[in-house]
Amino acid sequence: MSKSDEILDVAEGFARERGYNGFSFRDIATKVGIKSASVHYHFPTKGDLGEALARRYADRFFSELGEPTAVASARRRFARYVGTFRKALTVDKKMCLCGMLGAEVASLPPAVVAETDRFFTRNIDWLQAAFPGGAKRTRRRAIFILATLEGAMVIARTFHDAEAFDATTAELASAVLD
Amino acid sequence: MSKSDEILDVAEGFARERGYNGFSFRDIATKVGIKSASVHYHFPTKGDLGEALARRYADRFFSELGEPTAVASARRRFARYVGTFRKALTVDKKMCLCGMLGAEVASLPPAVVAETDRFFTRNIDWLQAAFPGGAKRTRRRAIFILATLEGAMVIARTFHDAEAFDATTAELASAVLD
DNA sequence: AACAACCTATCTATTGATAGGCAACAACAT
DNA sequence: ATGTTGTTGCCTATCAATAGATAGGTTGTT
Repeated sequence: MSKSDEILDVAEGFARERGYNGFSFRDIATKVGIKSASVHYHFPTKGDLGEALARRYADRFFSELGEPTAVASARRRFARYVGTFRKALTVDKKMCLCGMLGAEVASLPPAVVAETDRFFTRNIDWLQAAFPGGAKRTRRRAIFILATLEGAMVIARTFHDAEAFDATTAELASAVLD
Repeated sequence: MSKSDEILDVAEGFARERGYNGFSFRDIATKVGIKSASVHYHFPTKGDLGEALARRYADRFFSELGEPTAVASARRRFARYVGTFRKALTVDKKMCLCGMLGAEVASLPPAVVAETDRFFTRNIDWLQAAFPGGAKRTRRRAIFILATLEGAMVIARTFHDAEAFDATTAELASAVLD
């Protein structure tokens, strides 16, 4: 794995755990085993790093998610979507990167905000394609699902209890699918 | 208003805008018009400040919310609950303090985590009292509502669009009330 | 006298960022 | 094959700014 990818991996871990303002170039460098100046070589400013972080996270997220039409039933599309978030919470044991960045949005460099915005927009597009219907209602429902999952991660992490996430998605399922 | 309250007001504004790691004692001092050492006089450590911040925020929140049984119908209780969050978003134009802290939970002093946890617990208690029913299902629904509103604030702020919040709560209303 | 509520001055550690050096390697001309 | 040049990827060393925090002084009130 390239040093650049190692840096992104470590930085993503910190960002999803502590937030954009909760880690430094030195934190990353120490964990990767290089010097902070070398991190600046790959990502000149923290904004550049944050931007790359959010873009890579989004690309990986949607790659893992697959096409909304890849599975046939609404029920299974929902399960797949929820599962992608759940894995981020229970396997990585961390926040959704863009959920974290969304909370901090007012203190982020513009490029990072743009990538965060784009992640959410792509989520809404995916959900609209997965659960079609009347345009306006479909969009509302998409935002609803996205918001609920991001919020569920915050609550579950504060309680150190993935059950809070599952409780939320169970309720969400009956709201959206029935 | 006491200097201590002024400090809390300013600090709350910063925390809800930038997160716990996004402001300093000097930021507060400058805006209040005193020196950073004077902020330390009132709140020795940043943890003390954060703890006071979260506790005051929670107390004000529930004072504004009133008792869950103060209004008779489930529909009006829901409207009151949602309205309290909506005001935080549209009047203050900021995140819910504890929603922000919940995202950052892994990088906060223990006392701040405890207060954040307590805010969420009190919310769930309020919601369970407001929308009674079978114990387990009631709790699930309470977590669901709380998570959805916190998430809706994150999305709405990233999009700079309160309509995203309203879209979410409209969907949530029909999920919970119908 | 005692206390509260500020202040000045200062500390050490850390922040994001830059300048310039050095070794490894590839491309290319001789 | 040999030397030259350029690029990549790291390094050391350093910067000014800022972080949270402390010691101790001043002022005003009780």
